[in-house]
Formats: sequence, structure tokens, C-alpha cells
Amino acid sequence: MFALVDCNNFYASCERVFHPRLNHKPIIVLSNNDGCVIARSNEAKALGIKMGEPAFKIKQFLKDNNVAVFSSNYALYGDMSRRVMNILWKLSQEMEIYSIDEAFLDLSGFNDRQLFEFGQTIRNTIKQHTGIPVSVGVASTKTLSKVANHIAKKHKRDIGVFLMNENKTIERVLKHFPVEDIWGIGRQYANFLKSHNIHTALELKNTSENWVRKHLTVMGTRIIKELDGTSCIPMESVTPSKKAICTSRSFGVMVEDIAQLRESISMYATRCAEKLRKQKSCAGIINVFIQTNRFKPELPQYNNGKIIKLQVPSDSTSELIYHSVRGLEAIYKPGYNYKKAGVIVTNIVPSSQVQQSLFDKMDRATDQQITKTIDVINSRMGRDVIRYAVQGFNRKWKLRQEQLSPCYTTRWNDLLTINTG
DNA sequence: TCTGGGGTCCTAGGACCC
DNA sequence: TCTGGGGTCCTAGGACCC
Repeated sequence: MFALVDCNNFYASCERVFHPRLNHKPIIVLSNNDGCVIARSNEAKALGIKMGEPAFKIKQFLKDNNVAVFSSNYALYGDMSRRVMNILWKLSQEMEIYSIDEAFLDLSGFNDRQLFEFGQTIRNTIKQHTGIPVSVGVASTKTLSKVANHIAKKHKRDIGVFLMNENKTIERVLKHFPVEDIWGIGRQYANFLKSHNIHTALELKNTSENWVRKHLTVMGTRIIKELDGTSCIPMESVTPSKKAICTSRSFGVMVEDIAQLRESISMYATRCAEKLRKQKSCAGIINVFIQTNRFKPELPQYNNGKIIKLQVPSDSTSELIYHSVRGLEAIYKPGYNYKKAGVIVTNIVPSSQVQQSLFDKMDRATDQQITKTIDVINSRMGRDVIRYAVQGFNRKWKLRQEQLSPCYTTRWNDLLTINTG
């Protein structure tokens, strides 16, 4: 048996933990640059606010309805996520962290009553220790546990746990479960299936395997088997290392000048190098890209990228910056308003298995020592306290975050003060 | 004024090998 | 009429996830 534990409206719930006054009030969280709605409390959903809606289009509506609006605070959400996952670690032998707010647990060996009670224990413990509400779905495959979680969240809101283990229950639930809500069925497949008169999970489950294989590839076959109770998607208890790492941002203002692009690209290269070192990997290919604003078709448009192959795979900040900036200079064209830029690293290999080059001229030992020293200082003193000058100091292009909440759990200066008097 | 930022997997087709 | 039979690797594009 699998349990899927999913935090309810995670980002909105994180903000609410530190603003108890907002209990039962509508809350939304915006994407970077305060662009789109990416999280909504139940009250905000009830007002009809859509996921992904551009904030500027509903500004007046938000005001009229007293909606609390937050910029996204990933330091806070990341730390709250870590706390939730740590609690789950203590409760379960085997788990898979599936996303920032979701985890699968392996519940082999529990009987029905224990399964349900364990679900409640999880929910109560997390609520008590972190303030975050979660829903728990329990079933015999991952796909069915996702379905069960939906039911727990939507129809069993006060209990928050749904155990789906009897064939009769499964059949009844799948009969009313829209095909587009199944894990692995996105918009394209949903439209396609509906055009073939398949509207519910039960109808999909009863479709011929050959037909599904032909039109939805092997992924679809797995889905119908999982809906039928045959587990095809195993637990991944060990998080596999990333095969691609991307750091990119839209700018708070339009950027025309190459000097500012250079600053931003250098920062993204720095972040990519940090992410590589964190998972003990080196990258063989760097991809630098710049884009103008696609929402302004009246302005001249220019999108381009440059792929750089490294002679020796690297996790060095200085080397990644060097090549990224050269790449930028190769594609930059003056006279455009740039809106977004980024760095992607791929061809990732474990640091212990880097293929050396006979013609490599770089002094890697020294560079590694420098990088290590910078990492140690920055981890104690704060990100970018020591940085390469090319990263810049003004950051005119930085994100717009007008409603940013404090980093309550990760920054000493932002700790809450509680008046007990 | 204003529209996010990360990832994965699968398949077909083209290139190559013997 | 009639032109083999078996592979691998790489990439772009399309689907999906949070």
C-alpha cells in the first residue's frame, strides 16, 4: 500500500502559519516578479481566482475582496517543506519526496484499521508541529493514492484521510473521477480521450490496452494498469541526481544593456555551479539564452541561445561564469528590450567520474580550493557575501517582490517576537 | 507598468556500425 | 515485380509533473 501525503495549498498555508489573523480569509501567493497566481487558499479558490492568472488583471478584484497577496518566498517554503519531510521520515521507514509539498510513503504490512489510523497520525502530527494542513490518500498503487488524495482533499476535508482499498469503493470513485484529474493525463491527452468518449477514470481503465499503448504510449499503459491495482511505478527512496539544471529569471524591468545581462547571466551561472556541487556533479554542456518580452509583439522580438561544450566537465563557478559570459557576448544584439535570461547545464556526470582532457590547461586544484573556500564563507556569512565582481552590485534587473513576507525560519533578523504579557 | 521557474520521460527519425 | 538483417547513439519535439 502507498500513501500520498500532500500539503493543502502549500505556499498559502506557509504564509498563514505566520499570519493567524488570516485564518478563514482568502490568501494568494504570486510567482516571481509578482506575475501570476501560483497558490490559493480554499477561500481564494471559492472566489473563483484561477491558477496562473496574471496578477495585474485581477488587481482591483483582489482589493475589493480583501484578498491577502504575497510575493513568493522560497526560502520560507523550502524550509517549511524540510520540516514536514523530516516529520514523515520519523514516521515511515520508506518514503519518496515527490515535490516540495508531496511525499509517497510505503505502507506495506499495515492492516486496514492501522492504515487509516496512521493516516490520521501523519496529519495530526504535521499540523501540530508545523501548522501546515495535509491530506492523505491511501491505496494499492501510486496512481490510485493520488486519486484517494484528491478525494481526501475535496470531499473529506474535515477528516483529511481517505483509504481506498475495497474494489467496490475504487469502482465507485473512479466512476465519478474526471479523466483530466488523473496523474499523468494532461490537457492534450484529456482532450484526445474525451473526443473518443472517454470521460472518467473508470472508462479509461476499461479501455483496451493496445489502443492506449498506441495513442498514449507506454505511459498510458502504466496508468491503466495502476488504475486497475497493478503497481507499475515503484517508490524512488533515493533521490536521483538531476540530469539538467536550469537557473533563469524574468527581469523586474526591461534590460537593454549587455552589462546588466552580464551580471544576471553570471549570477545564474553561479547558482548552477552551486547546484552542481550540491549533488556532487559536473556539467559538460552550458546553454545560455536571452529572450525579449513575448507578450509585447509590437516590440521587436529576439530570442537566442548559445550552447557551449566544455573540454572537461566542470562544477567551477569561475569556469561556468567565464563560458556563460562568452556565450552571452556571442548572441547579444543591441537595440532589444530583454525580459528574461538563463543558464542551463546538461551532460551531467558524477564529479568522481569526470573524463580528463590531455589538452586541459586549467589549474583545477587551485580553482577547487578557491571555490571551496568561497562556499565555506558564504554558507556562514550569507549567499554572495564573496562573489565574482562580474555579478555586479546594483542589480537593477532584480525581481519585483512587493509583498514579500519575512524569512521567519531562516534569518535571525526575521524571527517573530511574541508578546506573552 | 504588469504574464514563473523548475524538471522528467518517450518516440520517431536520422546518422552510424557490422 | 522482386535489392538483408541486425544493431547503437543522438536529437528534436511533444507529452507530462510540481
